[in-house]
Amino acid sequence: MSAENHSCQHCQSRPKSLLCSLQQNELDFLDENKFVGKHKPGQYLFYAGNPGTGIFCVVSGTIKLESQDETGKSHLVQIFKGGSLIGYRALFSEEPYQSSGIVVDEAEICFIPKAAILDLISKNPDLSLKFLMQLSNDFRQMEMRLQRVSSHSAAERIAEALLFLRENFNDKNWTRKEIAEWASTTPETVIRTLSDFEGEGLIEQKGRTIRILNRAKLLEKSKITF
Amino acid sequence: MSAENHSCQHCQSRPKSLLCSLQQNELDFLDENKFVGKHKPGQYLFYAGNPGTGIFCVVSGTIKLESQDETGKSHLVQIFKGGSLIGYRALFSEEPYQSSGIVVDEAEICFIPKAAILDLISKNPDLSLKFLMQLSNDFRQMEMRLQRVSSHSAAERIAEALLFLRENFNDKNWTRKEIAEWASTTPETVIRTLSDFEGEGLIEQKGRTIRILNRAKLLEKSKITF
DNA sequence: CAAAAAACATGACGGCCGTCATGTTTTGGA
DNA sequence: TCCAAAACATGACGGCCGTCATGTTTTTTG
Repeated sequence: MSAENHSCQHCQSRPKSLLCSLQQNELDFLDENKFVGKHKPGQYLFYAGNPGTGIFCVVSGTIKLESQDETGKSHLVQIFKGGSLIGYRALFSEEPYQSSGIVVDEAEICFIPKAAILDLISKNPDLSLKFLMQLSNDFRQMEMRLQRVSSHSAAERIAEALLFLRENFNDKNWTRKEIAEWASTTPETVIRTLSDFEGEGLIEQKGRTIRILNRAKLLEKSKITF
Repeated sequence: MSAENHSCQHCQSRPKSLLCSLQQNELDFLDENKFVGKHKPGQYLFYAGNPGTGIFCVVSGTIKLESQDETGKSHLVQIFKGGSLIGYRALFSEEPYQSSGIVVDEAEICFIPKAAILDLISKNPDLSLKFLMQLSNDFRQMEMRLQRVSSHSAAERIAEALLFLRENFNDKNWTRKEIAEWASTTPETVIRTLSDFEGEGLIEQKGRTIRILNRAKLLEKSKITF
């Protein structure tokens, strides 16, 4: 632990981050103000309903943004990995968190207090443009998901979920429940559909692990157009 | 027409706009760079797939943002009225428009070219913060819609659509098809559900016009929690 | 390592709601 | 004003998929 270097400059995820192009003095400023922490699966970074007090900068690991409807059913809103920033929306909108941030795979995360990040932005207009770009892309993702859930079948959405989760989070064994929460369906439907896919030779299931055998066919089935 | 004053300073919708707090010299700059236009219902402001060349500032009227899935089915993404800005996402993300902007009710709209608005933002950091807030709120709206469509019944979503469309666009007679596109369902289901609502005394239909008789009950039925 | 908990799996049932078809009413433009 | 087009309306049908129930397997934890 003591041998690890926690400076932003040497952060393994900096090249993938919005903060990749900061100057040396800005990185130093972050180093002085951030809080580094390791987090275990299941741990909550923040809870829906609480006010935002800063942003989380993911160094490594996987985090999910989960919200619950009034019946208690969970929905997977977004998933983050190394290089992602989390919690900037609550910061900018001055509204409480809409969803909870939950650690999925052991994660190392830096917390940057609200004042520090706002200070940084105020002195670096380029940074706010990057956040604007990020938010615009976030919105587009949600727009596409909304369209999918209202016009694609459960099987199509599950095919898409398999590809998305595998593509972006290769190492993680997602549960049927998590796949369902991403695809806006139920664990039972996921299980049945995975059996179908296996019967068609698209995937292979071994316990919890899903191996994709025919990516092209699965992509076709997902009705995703790039 | 010639008697109308098109200066931003006297714009009827400026108090409701993101641009409300601009300085006089900034307003003058907009006046010099903007293009004012009147638009009839059905007219396209821009088409999905085209690159963004600026933003649209709604003075009056109603605009809808509509996208189509691969089967040709339309989805209502957002609706705008006086004071709204349209098209900033394509500007910030450098991606083509994801949806088309279509005039619903006769509208007066100013077009601000990309270079002008970016110039304004670069000289006014406060403005980018306002866009960040706007985008954060946009995202939250989509997040809530996604959750609704995956856990609420068609009737619940239609009740919500009635309230939303009436609340925000009081003067407009929305068609059953538009209500369906907002509620992520079909015109037939909307028609049947409206009959049910009428039977329950929640609304009254007279031709195309829908009068809300029992707002409280409708709100309860929509399962919306404020 | 054993017990408990979580995840996986399968079957049965049924209702919501999308689709198609057909007819009526309303709207809007020449 | 009249006609075509769009919107509204209603019925029948059926399949998707959510729900519940029950049992097995895997994973976690003390």
